[in-house]
Amino acid sequence: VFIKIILLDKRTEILEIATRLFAERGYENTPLSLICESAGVSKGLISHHFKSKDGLLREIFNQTTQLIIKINSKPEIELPPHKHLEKVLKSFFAQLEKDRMLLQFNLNMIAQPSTRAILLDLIQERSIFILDNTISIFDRIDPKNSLILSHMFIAELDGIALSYLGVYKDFPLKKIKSHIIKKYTKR
Amino acid sequence: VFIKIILLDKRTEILEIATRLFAERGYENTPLSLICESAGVSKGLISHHFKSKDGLLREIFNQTTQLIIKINSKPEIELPPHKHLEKVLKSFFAQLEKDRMLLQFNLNMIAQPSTRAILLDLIQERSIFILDNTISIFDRIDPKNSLILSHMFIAELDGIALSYLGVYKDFPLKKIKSHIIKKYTKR
Amino acid sequence: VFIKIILLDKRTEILEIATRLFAERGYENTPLSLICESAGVSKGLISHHFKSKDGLLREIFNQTTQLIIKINSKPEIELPPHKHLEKVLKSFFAQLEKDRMLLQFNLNMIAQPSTRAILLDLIQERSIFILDNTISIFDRIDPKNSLILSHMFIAELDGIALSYLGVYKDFPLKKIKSHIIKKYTKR
Amino acid sequence: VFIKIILLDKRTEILEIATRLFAERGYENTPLSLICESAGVSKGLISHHFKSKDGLLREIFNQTTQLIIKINSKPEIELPPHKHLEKVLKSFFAQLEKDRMLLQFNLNMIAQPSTRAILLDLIQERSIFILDNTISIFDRIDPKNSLILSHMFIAELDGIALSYLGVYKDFPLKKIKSHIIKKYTKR
DNA sequence: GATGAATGAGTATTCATTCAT
DNA sequence: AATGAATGAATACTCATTCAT
Repeated sequence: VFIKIILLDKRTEILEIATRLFAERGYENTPLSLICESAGVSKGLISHHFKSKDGLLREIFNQTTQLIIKINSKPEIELPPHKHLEKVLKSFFAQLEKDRMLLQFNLNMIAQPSTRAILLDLIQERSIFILDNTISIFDRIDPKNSLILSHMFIAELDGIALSYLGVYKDFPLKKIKSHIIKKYTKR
Repeated sequence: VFIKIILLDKRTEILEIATRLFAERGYENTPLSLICESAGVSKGLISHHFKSKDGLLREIFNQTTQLIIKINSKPEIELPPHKHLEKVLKSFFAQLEKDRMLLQFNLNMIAQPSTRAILLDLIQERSIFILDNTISIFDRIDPKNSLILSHMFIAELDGIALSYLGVYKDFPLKKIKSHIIKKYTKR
Repeated sequence: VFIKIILLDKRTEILEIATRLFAERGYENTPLSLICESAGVSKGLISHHFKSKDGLLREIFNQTTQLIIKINSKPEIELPPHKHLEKVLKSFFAQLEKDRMLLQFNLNMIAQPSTRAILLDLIQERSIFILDNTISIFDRIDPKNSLILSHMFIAELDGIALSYLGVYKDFPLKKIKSHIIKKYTKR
Repeated sequence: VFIKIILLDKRTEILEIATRLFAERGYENTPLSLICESAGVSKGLISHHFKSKDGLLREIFNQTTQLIIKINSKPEIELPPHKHLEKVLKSFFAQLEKDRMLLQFNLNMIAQPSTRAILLDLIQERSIFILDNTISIFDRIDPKNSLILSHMFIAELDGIALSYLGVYKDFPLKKIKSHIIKKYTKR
């Protein structure tokens, strides 16, 4: 019975496998046939559940957004802002080290014009949430400059992800981590 | 004679138009037929000049690298390091404002796994040059931390490009520019 | 009880909606999914009631044939033949004006090779009935030429339907109606 | 050299074979793969020459229209109108007997809603030409009723084609031919 | 250098049908 | 009687590449 339940949830399986393949190979370079083969399902099933390849991509992106929103909506206001930043940074670097896949996926989809067009509204929604969330932290540190500081904070993390995942083989991730944590938690 | 020169330089025209289209639409989403149509040349001519679509992409990427190397190889060592950084930053923001296209192109090609695979060696070559060049500046400011500082410097600029070009419609580019120039030139 | 009766008669609803869609869009261009959606039933139900898409088409066509047979089997022999023709013509033009749908459906299915193949025996059955019925009228007018006259009569009506429904936007239906009724009822 | 020239004209070959297949099987029931196989060409060549399946259909239909226009534009005004009608009728029946294919094709395309939609403007163009041409004949017989008589004339021929090609196996074509020629040429 | 007809593998999508519930 | 997940064959179309001229 237990096995049956797991095997039956083909919809979830498609989502997970497609996320990985899109991250590894890019959206346009991942044929649906490969997803189907990897997931052990038929081509028709993707149409049935997600309508189209674009629909599948949007579903994946949106699920991740909902997860991000859920995680960051926990009331951690009690934490002092520098502690809060430290927590955000640590979770970012942890993901970079252990689960490159999801960050790679996001980077791909946002940098690529064709996928950006498909996800336009969803990217807006997510990025605005992230900006607002970051601003709410910096508001408690330096309210006058919180917008600029937040944008810089986000840009730094994105840039680190790009350098680490896509450019520099020998990127000194650990040292960068210490450096940036020290920078944002001192005082 | 004049007309002849212009007409003969279809190779350059193909390169320029392809760069723009790859930047705007992404590599995989830009068929050669569209490039041919836009440039007013036949399909055979691209094969003739660049062998293949991959060859065309590599040619474009490499030309830009050579330009970067040429520009940055001028002996500006006489400049004090903070002035040198200021110059680099100003030229970066100028390009971001006036010629989004080329930065968009680079971002696309590096973030996308399939194009990264095609350009692997060329990306290595270019990024190592940029890193070395940046290190040579920070060596004169803080030799002990020059590697980390250089990586952070590059990551910040990449992240700003990503935020500005791909994510935040209302990205406060001017304010970020002042902020970051002040940060790297103070003292 | 009343609700039950209405809800239970999904079979009839499917038949009606499918007839309309086949007439408007053609058989091959009407997916079962569209019929299901329009009728608010599941895909499985069509299989259950009609076995297959072909079965559904045959059922519709056959129902109409049975209706034609039923209507024309009323003993109207008492009517003088010219009056009988007038009645047939008036009913034909009435349908053309008020219920294009069913004539459109018949025209489609008969003119299209693929549907003709599916309905071959049913088309034979119906067209022979119509021919025999028409002959029985002309037998009382001009027995020697009744076959030719009947074929001409049928061809004229079919041709009018084709011109009116499929070709000429400004087809002068009223005038054609007067013209043809006068032609067949004079003397 | 001669063989080479014939073999090279693959565009014409595609048009001829597609016409036959569309006539025999209907448009929607004729996959491009079958046309390619029959014509011995690759799938890509149809895209190259006709852009799409719809484009191929439109090209075929339009070519036939141009042929009809060309044939009927010869100045035969010298012929007395009844002789002209006789000529039109004889050519119609000759085509019906010897070259069913093209009439079948036209009937299919016009009766089928999906192909009618694709060909809408071309059908208009052709049918108006045919109507005008017919009216110009009847104008010399009975100017007051020429519109009605022309519509009836066209409808009769269409109806005969429908009955003969699609409905009645034992359609008495020869007798109908004599009957209708007598009817339109008497006096 | 330059053209464009021709290829053929590849891709997303459609859709009738089946079947467990 | 009724549902809808799942299938898989079929289909139109795309596109980089080749090659004769």
